[in-house]
Amino acid sequence: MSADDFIVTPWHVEGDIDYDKLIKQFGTEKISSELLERIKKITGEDHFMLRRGIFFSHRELTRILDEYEKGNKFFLYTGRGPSGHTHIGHLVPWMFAKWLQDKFDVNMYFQLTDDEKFYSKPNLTLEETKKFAYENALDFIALGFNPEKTKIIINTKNIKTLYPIAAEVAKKINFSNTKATFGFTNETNIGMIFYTSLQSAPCFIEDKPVLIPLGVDQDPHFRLTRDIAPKIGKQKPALIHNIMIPSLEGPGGKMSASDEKGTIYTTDSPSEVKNKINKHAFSGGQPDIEQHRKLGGNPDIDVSYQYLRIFFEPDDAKLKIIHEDYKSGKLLSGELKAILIEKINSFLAIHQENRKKAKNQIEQFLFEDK
RNA sequence: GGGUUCGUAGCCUAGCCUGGUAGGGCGAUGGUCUCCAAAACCAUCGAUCGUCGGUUCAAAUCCGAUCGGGCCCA
Repeated sequence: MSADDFIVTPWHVEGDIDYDKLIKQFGTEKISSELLERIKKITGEDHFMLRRGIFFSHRELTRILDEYEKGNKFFLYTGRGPSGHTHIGHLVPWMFAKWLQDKFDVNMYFQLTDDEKFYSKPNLTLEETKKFAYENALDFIALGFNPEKTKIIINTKNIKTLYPIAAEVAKKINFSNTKATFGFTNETNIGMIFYTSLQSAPCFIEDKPVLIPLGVDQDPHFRLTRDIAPKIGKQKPALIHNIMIPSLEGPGGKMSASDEKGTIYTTDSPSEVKNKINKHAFSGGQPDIEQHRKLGGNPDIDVSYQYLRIFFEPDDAKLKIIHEDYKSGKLLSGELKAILIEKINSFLAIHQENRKKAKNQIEQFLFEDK
């Protein structure tokens, strides 16, 4: 693989991703400065994740806004495959979704695909994926979604609601489509083959436009959904994509729930966070202190800086100072790490409190089949 | 239901034909180095070879059964 090559698929992310190229490759649209202005005008705020290009691409977001301005509300949908504990990378689209819900005052559906992870992970039992679904739901709720307008769908639990929609979808997708989209082969179990219709189902759960915030690697799932939507008399789902959150161990991968040391979990203790960052976070610093003072660090590849940019330092002024000081060599990598550790731990202290409370709130968030 | 193929440490895999109680790669862990991380170098941990039984002085290796995965056919 040469230096400018990269791979982005729902099951594998590798290389140094050129997001402009990816937009062309996937056929999505870049979030333009005009679109940013428009969102800012409607919401009265420009969210730092938009401003900084963490959310960088979309499909038909303009249509959603057109409808909204006409008085036609949309709804939000995102989800999670419960294959393990939640890590901070998962929180990015969820936090953004929470902001969207606040600003647009819309309904939100969160799908936990416990069946899919059971199908796709040879070693996971259905009991385990159900357990992780519960754990992941707590993290989702902890972010503060409106209980009146937010429903959590668990596939194995809410199949009664999902199935009739999935059946409509499934009839319009043939084996060739799924093979081309997901790389299915003759050894793929039939659960996986049917599954994509279940993942599409929440897009059509309300007869309104839907907007899906998600990691760009998950885009292919919804290309298929967009293709079949008109065939079943529904609107195509609109999407807004975030960049891949790098693993602690560096650019060239995304944070993965199965990579223990490269990943900060929402349940990590302060000392675990400190240890993981100090011991594993890839840095853009120089080999030794003398050179660092002289040459300065590279924030673009420094994972600690990137985490601050993507998630933990919403204040542009503060981020700018960190950027400048690191680049000039004034700030050492160890010191930068200390800033990040403090930020993560104060975030997690609150999050973990909310997560505990979520155990008592979960009932009101769970979708009830009619 | 028939056929075929595979099952060796967290993962990939050598060895099986020509029986003598496993070798490598990745990963993991520790150390040196570094303000950290990475890279590099050094070191360490880790497999009763799917299971049960048989043959044999001796089986991952041969035989039988069984369980599990894959594919083809019906």
